[in-house]
Amino acid sequence: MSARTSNDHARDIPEATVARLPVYLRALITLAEQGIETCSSEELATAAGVNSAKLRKDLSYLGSYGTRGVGYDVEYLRYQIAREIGVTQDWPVVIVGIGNLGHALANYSGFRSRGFRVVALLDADPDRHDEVVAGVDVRPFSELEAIVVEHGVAIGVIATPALAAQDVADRMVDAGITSILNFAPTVLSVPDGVDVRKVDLSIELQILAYHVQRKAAANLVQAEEDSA
Amino acid sequence: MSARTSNDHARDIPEATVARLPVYLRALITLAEQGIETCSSEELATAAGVNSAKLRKDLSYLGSYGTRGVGYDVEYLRYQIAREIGVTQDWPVVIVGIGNLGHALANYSGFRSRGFRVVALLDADPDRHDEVVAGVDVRPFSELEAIVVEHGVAIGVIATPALAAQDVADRMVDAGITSILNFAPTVLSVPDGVDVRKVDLSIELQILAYHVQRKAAANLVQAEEDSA
DNA sequence: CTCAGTTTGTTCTCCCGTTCACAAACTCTT
DNA sequence: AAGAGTTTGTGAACGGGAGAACAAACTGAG
Repeated sequence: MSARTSNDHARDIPEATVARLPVYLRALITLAEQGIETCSSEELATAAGVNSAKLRKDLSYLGSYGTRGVGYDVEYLRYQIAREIGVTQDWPVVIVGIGNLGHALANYSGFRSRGFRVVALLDADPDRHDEVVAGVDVRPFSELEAIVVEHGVAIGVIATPALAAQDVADRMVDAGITSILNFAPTVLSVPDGVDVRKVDLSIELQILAYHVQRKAAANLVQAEEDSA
Repeated sequence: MSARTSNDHARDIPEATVARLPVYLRALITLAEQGIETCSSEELATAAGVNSAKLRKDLSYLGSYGTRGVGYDVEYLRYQIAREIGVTQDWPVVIVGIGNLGHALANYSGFRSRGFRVVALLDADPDRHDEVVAGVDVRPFSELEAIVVEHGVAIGVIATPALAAQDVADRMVDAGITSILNFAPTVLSVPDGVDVRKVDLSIELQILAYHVQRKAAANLVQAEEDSA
């Protein structure tokens, strides 16, 4: 196993870099669609909305895929990033909670096009069972374990009300899911080794509200100073 | 104006802290609903899913609202954080793009309960106009300026397809909106002074996928070492 | 009043991430 | 072939946030 560090790249890509790789990937796909075959770090950085130095440093964690004096081959870099993230393969996903948000997620085309396949929609409400959303049957939540095992699901999405979310998460973990994307407005507690990412709409709005208020206060002070 | 720094708190709350304040606020609301009147930093930190030292440091940016040897008064701290974020007042919001996601957002109760009021739903598609979603009429996108001015809207939500998002953002900025929550999978460019927060579902999934892949690779290596 | 026990607010240190700046490496022209 | 012009990859400096640890400040018992 001593050969691993020399053969493989060092496997400690910083979290901040991991979070940006999908952005670079999307930018590269857009460039490729425009027929662009080569780009500099400056161009790609602009397309991704980041600093070019940061982009180069991020890419350097993956390896040395550019050519000095030339730039990056769009297709090649696109493949390398996709491979690094793992989106060259197919990821089965279950969504629990088929309310408004669950519907929106099930119908979201961005999942399928990035290699994520919704294999099941689960809901505790019997009235929703056998409804078909985005071509997938809604099944009882009790079938979670069976579906996870059958399809080898590693990623679960929680789109339930806040009160149900922790129970759902517990069941997911028991079933063998190791990564959870949580849209419910609650803090989940999970064992070590399970990743949780949360998307919280009202928190995002509150952060914006804080900044609006700040800007308003700053303007007020400015006006007072002007009149003084 | 020299009295301002002594009277006011220092107005440079770190961004990381601002992002956590809404989480603390939610935890406090939950505690209050349970009839709990006082809590220690340790208890609140657990409820919010953070380290207690970090919580105390975060709160110290707002002022000194606790009592040593006792803890925090839940109601009082709740109010202070709400005031600091600005959610004691009412924030009018416009949502542009009434697809699946737009519907889900319009119906999301977490907005209204946090002081965010959806004053308009806008869509470019004439077929959707005069549809009523969550009690609000869907109006033509062209009415954006008028609505922003009429209601004093400072926050806009973009839930359109990626291709339309930049145009929508430009129009929002022209109309006077200074904060944008973007759900479209694209990088927005806006002038200085305009805040953009993005929520990108497929990026979140890709980040999870990376970690799943990493864990799988680590397990593989472990198995090899065990068999050696 | 005093002392033991508790909990906050803050200082200090460490670490991660960002950015600058430049050497290394490539292309292209002459 | 050599030199001018580009662009990458990375070493080093810098800034901000996380966490440990402790002094300050409160409560309550005796």
